[in-house]
Amino acid sequence: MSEKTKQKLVQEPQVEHEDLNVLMQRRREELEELKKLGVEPYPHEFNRTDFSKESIDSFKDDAPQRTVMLAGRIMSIRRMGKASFCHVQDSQGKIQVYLKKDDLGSIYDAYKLFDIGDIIGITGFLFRTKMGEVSIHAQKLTLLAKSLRPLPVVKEKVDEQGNKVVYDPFSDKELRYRQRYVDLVVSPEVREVFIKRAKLISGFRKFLDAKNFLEVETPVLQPLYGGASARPFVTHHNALDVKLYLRIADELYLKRLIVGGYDGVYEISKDFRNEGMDRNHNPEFTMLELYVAYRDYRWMMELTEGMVHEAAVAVNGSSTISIGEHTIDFKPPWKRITMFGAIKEYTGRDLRGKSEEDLRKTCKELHIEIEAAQGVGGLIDEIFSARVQPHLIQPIFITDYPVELSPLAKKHRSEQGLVERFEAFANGQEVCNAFSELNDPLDQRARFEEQVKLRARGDEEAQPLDEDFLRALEYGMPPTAGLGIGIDRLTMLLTGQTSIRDVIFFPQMKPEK
RNA sequence: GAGCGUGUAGCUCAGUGGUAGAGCAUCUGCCUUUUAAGCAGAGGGUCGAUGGUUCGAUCCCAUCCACGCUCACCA
Repeated sequence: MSEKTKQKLVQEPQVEHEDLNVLMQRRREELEELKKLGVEPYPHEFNRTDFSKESIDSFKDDAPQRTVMLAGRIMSIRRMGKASFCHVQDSQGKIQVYLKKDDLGSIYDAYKLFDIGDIIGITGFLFRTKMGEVSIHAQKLTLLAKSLRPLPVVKEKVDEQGNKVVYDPFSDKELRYRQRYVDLVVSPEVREVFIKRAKLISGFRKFLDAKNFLEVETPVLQPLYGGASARPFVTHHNALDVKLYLRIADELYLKRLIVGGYDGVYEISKDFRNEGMDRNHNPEFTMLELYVAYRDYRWMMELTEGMVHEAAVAVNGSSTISIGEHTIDFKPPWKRITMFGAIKEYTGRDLRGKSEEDLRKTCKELHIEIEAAQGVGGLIDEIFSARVQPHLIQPIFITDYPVELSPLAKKHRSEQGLVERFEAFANGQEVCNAFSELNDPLDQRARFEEQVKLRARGDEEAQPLDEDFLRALEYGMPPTAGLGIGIDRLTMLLTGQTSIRDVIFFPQMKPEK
């Protein structure tokens, strides 16, 4: 490092200090004053024994005085000279603290330098104020972490009807996503969404573990990607000097594990797709994939409805969820209908056996815009997406898809041109995708070759041929049922969020500045 | 990728061709059961960035940046 560079590094913090706004300068000054008063601004621990909500809920007016020790962040302060109230927030919520100079002595002077955002420990006894709020009468106050940056102050009030009214919520979406830590501090409902997300995932795990499926991990960095139609992220391994792809799906590796002899495997993990971003797409997202040997897609439908139902109950405590004017009930059994059956039900047209020309005519009659390149399968899918999917409010399985759309699914046992595949829909959105897995290695090779042709024609999302996967199938894979569930979108559905960014802690953003 | 919109104090937002305002937050004073605490006073801004028009731009114009919404693409 050059002398010049060294100097620059040394000077940088001071330069930064001069750039601070008055609020942050003030807090740094307070920090120094606190140190002068002998207050350690960043102690190592605090042995709390109590939490806000538990303390409030357990309070009884006629019971003997109870001392509690809890810790949290100051969210509001109301000073009245020689006494003060503040609200302290911990993981369970907020509790009011009453601080009196007579009881606290010299630390009360230090407390004058405390701010909204500081993290403190409180020891005191529970009581009810004149206004009726269960609070802590502080006997001891400990600073646990001095905050140097002002937090957005969100004020709230309970109106006559008992509804909580929030004033000036922290609402700038860009700031909320970029500084999610702030969003989480000031918005309990945001914290709640992510708690529900965790409950969904742990609900799935419990369900699958109870059935003795093995949770596994497969490579994120892959020499060849596959298992879905999407463009991958590309990276490079220096030591091997090879190109690697970030996985777009887990499918092909998990099926290799079924070949290896496990009866059931699942993986909950991030996939990466190098595509556009919108309210339903984030470049990295979480999938559950599950494969079970000796089962088919009909068996998988039963498992799916049972698993999603249990997870919905785990998340919301109920099998139903209200979205807009709809109440969606995940209780099994879910309705089942074939894709052609559903199209007939909602358009009155039977598309079975129709030629590409017929289908184009139908699209025109139904005022559905299509592209020249689309084949029979693509056209059927367009009609389904436009005329059927929006009507699928209650959970429903749509079964038996055109073979062209599903290069990894097994051909239907009785219907020509179809595969044994189902997708579940709810609230007009896809919930999962599953099929009887293709285990005929020769058929799989032919399907891959179709994909290679599409690729040669410029379809960047067509799947590359995976010779090692074919080798695995050639050793023999038992009949297998497979399932994929997008965790982010299911979380959206179960928490009533309309953007994927509201169910991902740190959604992808362009870099700042 | 296209259209529309937004960007002003820490946060939420007004506003104007003559270099800016409110509420909360902050600071000072008063206040020992307050709660959107209150009362009195004060400080705080590169008005997203860069160009242009103009005597003068935060405002008008252009470009760029970031974000949002809708659509397209995409499962």
